[in-house]
Amino acid sequence: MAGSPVHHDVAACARAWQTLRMAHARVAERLEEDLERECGLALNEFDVLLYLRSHPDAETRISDLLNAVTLSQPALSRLVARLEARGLVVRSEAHHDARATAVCLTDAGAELIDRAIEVHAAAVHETLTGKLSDAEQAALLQLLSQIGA
Amino acid sequence: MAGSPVHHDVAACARAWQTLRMAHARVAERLEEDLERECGLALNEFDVLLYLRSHPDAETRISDLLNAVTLSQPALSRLVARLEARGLVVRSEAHHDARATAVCLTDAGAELIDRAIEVHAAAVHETLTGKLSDAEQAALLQLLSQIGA
DNA sequence: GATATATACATGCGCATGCATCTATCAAGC
DNA sequence: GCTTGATAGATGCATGCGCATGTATATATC
Repeated sequence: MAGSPVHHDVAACARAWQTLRMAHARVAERLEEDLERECGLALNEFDVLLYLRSHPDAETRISDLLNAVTLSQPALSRLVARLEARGLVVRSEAHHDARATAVCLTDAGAELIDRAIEVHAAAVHETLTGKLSDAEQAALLQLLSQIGA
Repeated sequence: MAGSPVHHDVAACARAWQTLRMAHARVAERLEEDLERECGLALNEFDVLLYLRSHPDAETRISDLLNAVTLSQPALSRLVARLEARGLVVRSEAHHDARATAVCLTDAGAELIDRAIEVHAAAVHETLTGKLSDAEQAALLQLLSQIGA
């Protein structure tokens, strides 16, 4: 402790981060397992389909999806290509911009994401919300929001 | 809400998970950036070096490290190989088991992890613990522990 | 309206990961 | 001592990612 110029309690920092990491990992692992097993979807794929499901009327472009996913643009391009190859979405030219690509859910994609939403909620409930009272949930959300803000 | 057999408030589940995910992402992103930039280390590599630093006397085997990292055994084998190629650790035969590989920090590795620990703590402090009062930190840890348990 | 720059997306490439499998060694049972 | 099964770790292979770059289109400047 002596030599270093600043030291905001290294041990406390490590502990806080480990705890957050562990909690996140628990939920994420279960969620990814369930989505993969039940729907053959990765988390990022789920996010993309969910975004499309939530914006049924708007013309969704790759760049719109980019805001909904923590992913690089090339990675997103390929992800959409994979979804298209599976028949879950279709790509087409955007209306007023020939550079852009419009992405649209197919019927099969809509069906799948609806099932996936149920799977998602069940997994989150069992690993996260189900372990906390309503008051605890509210408190946790409040605290996490301060960090994520 | 009507048709589905069970429904533990899909919206609340989604919100809770998104918040946890966002908070985790904020900290992780910053942490990964700093460790990479300052020390050239990925998070998993940091974890391995930290474990070795924390167990200086014991003979550490690949299988021991496996418990300290969220990584498959093959991935860990390769990670250790990369660290060895960079001169941060050395692999040698374990004492009483010719199947096992003992992994040991080099001086360069020890120096690097010591710097990395500082970087780590600073990043976590700025993105996590620094944003909360002591009481809030305690409350957060308590809640997250319930999830991670 | 021709040139220059910015934007939207796709592709080449290298890297880290996981799964399945392989090799080498240990431990038991006979 | 030899066979059988378990264990430690390494390697082949396929997948998804990010970075750098390429191509096509749009927009701004002259």
